[in-house]
Amino acid sequence: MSKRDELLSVALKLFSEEGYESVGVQKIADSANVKKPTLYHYFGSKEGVLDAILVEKFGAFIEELELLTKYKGDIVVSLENIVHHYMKFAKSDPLFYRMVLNLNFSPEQSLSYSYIIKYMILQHNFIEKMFNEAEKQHGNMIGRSRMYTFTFIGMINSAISFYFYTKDESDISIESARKVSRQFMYGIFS
Amino acid sequence: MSKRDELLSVALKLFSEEGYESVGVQKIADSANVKKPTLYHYFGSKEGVLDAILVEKFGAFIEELELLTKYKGDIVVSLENIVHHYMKFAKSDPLFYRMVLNLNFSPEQSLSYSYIIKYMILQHNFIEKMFNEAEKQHGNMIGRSRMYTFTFIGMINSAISFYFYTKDESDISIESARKVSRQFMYGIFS
Amino acid sequence: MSKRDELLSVALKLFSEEGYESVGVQKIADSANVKKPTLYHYFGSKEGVLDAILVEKFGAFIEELELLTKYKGDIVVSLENIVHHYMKFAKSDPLFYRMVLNLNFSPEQSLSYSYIIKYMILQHNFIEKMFNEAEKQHGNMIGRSRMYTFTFIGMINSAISFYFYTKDESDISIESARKVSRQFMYGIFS
Amino acid sequence: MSKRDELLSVALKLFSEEGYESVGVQKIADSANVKKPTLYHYFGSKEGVLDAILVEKFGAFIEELELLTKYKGDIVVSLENIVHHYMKFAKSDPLFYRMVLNLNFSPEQSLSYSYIIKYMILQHNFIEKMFNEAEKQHGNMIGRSRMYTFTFIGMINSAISFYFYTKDESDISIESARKVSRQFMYGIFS
DNA sequence: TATGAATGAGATTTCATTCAT
DNA sequence: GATGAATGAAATCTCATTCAT
Repeated sequence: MSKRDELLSVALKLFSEEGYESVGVQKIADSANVKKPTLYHYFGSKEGVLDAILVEKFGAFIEELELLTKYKGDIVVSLENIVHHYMKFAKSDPLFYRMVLNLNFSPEQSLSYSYIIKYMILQHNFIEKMFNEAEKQHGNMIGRSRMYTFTFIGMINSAISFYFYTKDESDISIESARKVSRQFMYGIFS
Repeated sequence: MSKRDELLSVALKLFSEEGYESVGVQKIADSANVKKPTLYHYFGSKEGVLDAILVEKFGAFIEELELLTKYKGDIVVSLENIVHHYMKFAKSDPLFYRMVLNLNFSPEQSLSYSYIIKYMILQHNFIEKMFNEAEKQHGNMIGRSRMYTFTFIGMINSAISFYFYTKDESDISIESARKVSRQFMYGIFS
Repeated sequence: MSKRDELLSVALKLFSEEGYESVGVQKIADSANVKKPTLYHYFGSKEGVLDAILVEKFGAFIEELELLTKYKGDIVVSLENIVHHYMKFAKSDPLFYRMVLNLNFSPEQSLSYSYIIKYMILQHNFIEKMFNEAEKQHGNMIGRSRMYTFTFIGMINSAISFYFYTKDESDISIESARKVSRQFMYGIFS
Repeated sequence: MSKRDELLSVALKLFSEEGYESVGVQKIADSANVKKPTLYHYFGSKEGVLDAILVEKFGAFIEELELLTKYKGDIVVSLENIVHHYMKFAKSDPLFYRMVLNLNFSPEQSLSYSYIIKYMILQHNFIEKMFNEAEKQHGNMIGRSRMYTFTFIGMINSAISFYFYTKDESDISIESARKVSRQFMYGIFS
């Protein structure tokens, strides 16, 4: 692995396990067996390291999320696919997803939060747009797209947090995804 | 307000808005118009400040939660009351609840997490015990108390996060509490 | 024991075991189960505590040293008595004597040293005066009183240090005192 | 002089003159015209500065002491050489030797003491081993190696302390070394 | 006689960062 | 591409001390 990749890899691990604010660049450099100026050579700053991680890891995920949120007439199927997309992602890169969850709940005025917010907004926008499309066909959804988006993502993250807790893969299976999306739909249609 | 209370008050505000790790004792002392040794006189350490906040704020909430989670035969009513208890608490002290949410999603190896964990465990234990009682009357719940506890609290926190986002009090009304608990029940009985 | 005496007692113990500079007034107060202002009420300052200890402990010792150093014609007997006087003192109050040894070897510009120096000068003066008297009867001692004083006290302290190391009381017996004084005399007459 | 050497040099001077505990890293850095992080870059901690001084200064001295304490049949000659070795060392680096004397008389539970103790043990071991060898040829020495070691070093340090007091180089001449060792021998054979 | 409350000054150590090589 | 050296600023915490009660 190149030194750059090594740095990104250990930084992700440390950020995920100890928190972005708590990890110093010295520790990252030490763990990657390089010196601090090398880290600055590649990333320019500690922020730069986090940015690089987010760009690299979030790219494909969000691209596919965009596709999945194109409304194709069946909201139930769409939701299921989206939940499953998140679950697969969390399973394939749990360190990263844990870090994202952590950043996502950082105080709004914290540095941590400012790094993650644009990616969260992207996700919200795609999903909210989908709910907006669906509104046209489901009268009882009107005017609630934002709330749906918010609680839908909340439910997904609850499920993923539970998987992180149990480490039982059945908690993020297709079956589980179906369950989560159906529970969510009940909140809408009841 | 006494200097001690002033310190706790501004510390809560700062921790909540900027994060425990990001706030220095100097800033807390400055904001409370006292000098650093005064802070150490009262709390012994930065950690001590957080502990004092948690003790003071969580006390009554958790005591009442213990009462509400005594199973009285109707799980639906219990859930509704619990959701409403959380919502009222978040509404009455949003700064504190925001901080708790933040700490709760801190990395498990972080200092922040170690401060909050015992309070979260208390809550989980009370609620899980309640689900265990309910299991005896609801065959389809058997063996899932832990999962229910986890996702139930997850749903509550999603709802509260949404309220923090909208600041619309109808999102944490009794009506809203009923909705959340019913949506959760659907996940169980479907 | 009065609080004042309790303070002096624990302060001596702490100074002796950990060093004057390393012990804080907080620790002294805690160990004596009083609060800091009480310490300041009695002694005015940390220095004041040390001064009080030195006054109380050194008083009788130096008074008797003055008597013992009055030259009475037999330098050998005088030396033996003086050595024994030191040894008894070190045995009866080892904590204090350890502290004195420590202060005695403090850097000359340190605070510690400035507290002890006047007592050491007193001792040196008494002993040097005695050697000066003896010079008149022993031609080969002329002009060396200061050196004798210095190395004599040095030998005594070496012997006492060894006793502190072995904790074997035979190392500070009359017999041992005689040995030390005779070894010293050999250095003069050889 | 490199900044590292400058730091060691001024630190030695300050430790020697004012005491290890009394000197702050700020003062060391200021005196060496560097900033504090530079000090930490080189030595990691205040303790690390002291360690570096001890390693650098004690190395050659103790190596040669090891040679000199190899018993070669004539204890009188050995002792004389050892005394002279110490005296030369104290003369060539009085700042360091003063600091060593000071640390050596620190309270056993103090930090200061813990830094010096291993070097003192090394010296004691070499000298005690020599006395053990000599025992075989001198019946009256049997079982007293440890005491001899202790008082021998005590006498040397008394002589050196006197030299520091007079600053008269004749007090640490070869002649003086012979005198000290003969006085010590008298304590053994009398 | 005793103390709760408060502090100015300073302690050691770490932060992210830069620059010349 | 990589690093040794250096730093301004800030971190948490402790120091001896004072004052009103």
